[in-house]
Amino acid sequence: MKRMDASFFKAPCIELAQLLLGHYLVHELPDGRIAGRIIETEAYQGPEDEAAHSYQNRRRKRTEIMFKEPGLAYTYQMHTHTLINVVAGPIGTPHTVLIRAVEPTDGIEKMHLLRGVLAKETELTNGPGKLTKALAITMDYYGHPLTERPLYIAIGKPVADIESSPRVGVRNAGEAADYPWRFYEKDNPFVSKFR
DNA sequence: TTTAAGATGCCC
DNA sequence: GGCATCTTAAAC
Repeated sequence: MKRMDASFFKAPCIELAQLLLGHYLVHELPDGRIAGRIIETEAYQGPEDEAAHSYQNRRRKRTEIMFKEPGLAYTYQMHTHTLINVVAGPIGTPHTVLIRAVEPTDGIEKMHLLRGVLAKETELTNGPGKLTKALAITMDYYGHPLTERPLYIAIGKPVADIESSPRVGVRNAGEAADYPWRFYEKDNPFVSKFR
């Protein structure tokens, strides 16, 4: 699979969230490749977005990476799960795109093993915590450039039919809770459930 | 040193 | 609806 060029990630956050749809998240393991087509994302616009970890330019240990170059991975722990974001541009602006769901394409059997629960194929990767487990993505990838092996974005085909909605799980974010910054492919059964 | 809270998911 | 169980910051 052809890896994405670093310049791709320079797009503004909200645009990048939509541009990422249709491309692939790939993890090359010693015993094979696991990958999924990105079909759901959320944009987090740093300073002016109350729902973002980097609201008001908060510099925390975990948010430091957001201020660096676009295309790096921002991984963090949510209860028992790891979530993965793509840092968006420009440098110095703490914007990120959360990957919320992918459609499994490679190594589906391996994903079942990694998930460890009896899951229907549509439930294998339909949530941010689920897809990281299915793709064996851990906190070790904090700061990893997503243009490099073994974990990278590969070129697919842009999604034509994009829908948007408020973001999931940010109801306490005041006005920002209603911003329609969640993007997903229309009618795709692998999209996560809204809560 | 202790506590609280969270961009979640599984099980009861 | 409870709870698991990790990271971080802020309280004590």
